[in-house]
Amino acid sequence: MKETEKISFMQSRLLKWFESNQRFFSWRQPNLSNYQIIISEVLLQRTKAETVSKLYDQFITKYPDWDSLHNAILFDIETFLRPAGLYKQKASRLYMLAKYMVENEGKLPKERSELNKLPFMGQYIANAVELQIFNKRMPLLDINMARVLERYFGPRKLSDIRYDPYLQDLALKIVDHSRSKEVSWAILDFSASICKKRNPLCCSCPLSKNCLYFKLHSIDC
DNA sequence: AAGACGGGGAC
DNA sequence: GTCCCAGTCTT
Repeated sequence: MKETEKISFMQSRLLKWFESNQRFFSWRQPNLSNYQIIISEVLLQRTKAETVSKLYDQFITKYPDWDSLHNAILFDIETFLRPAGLYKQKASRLYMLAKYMVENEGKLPKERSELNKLPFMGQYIANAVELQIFNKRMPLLDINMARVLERYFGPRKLSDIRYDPYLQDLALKIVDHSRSKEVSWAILDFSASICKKRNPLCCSCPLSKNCLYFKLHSIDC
């Protein structure tokens, strides 16, 4: 089977699966502010989406925009974020981002090279900004999307996702679709409930027919 | 390339 | 008790 066929099979099956299995989060609603989108992505780092969902709405109510965050006391932000884990880092990152955004009158640079210069703007969040704010077909490539792609297509060569050209290329191809955002969300939701790190549910998987991991492990359903 | 950051939920 | 989670920066 050609790679392009394998890719379109994955896209269509995942989008179909997503229709009836998607998770609903506040940060996926339409018409969010840039602030709301970026806050969600920082809070989600290395943290389960379900955990973030418990405090995200309250956070946005308490700190509705960059100004309010910039005027807040760092310790208070830390305290609020404590249940989410990595709270000192997240509080500090949000505070620094707020400082940058206030100083730049709330404007985000459109050039990727300039975007990368923002404090704590790593590859993942920069992709998320381009996808959700600038409507570009960029992947939400985290360890979960990486795992799904690697099981289906085969493992990467380098340990660091960001520097593996094979994985980067695959991720770009899989989200090169008119419903790019939904493809990324579908993969994330799919990775959380079916293609889990531990005990993946291969016998309930709509991709197993073409999945390399499924073949290699001779899974019998 | 490896370490640090981290509480909470799943198993 | 152990593993894992919409990463990123520092050493």
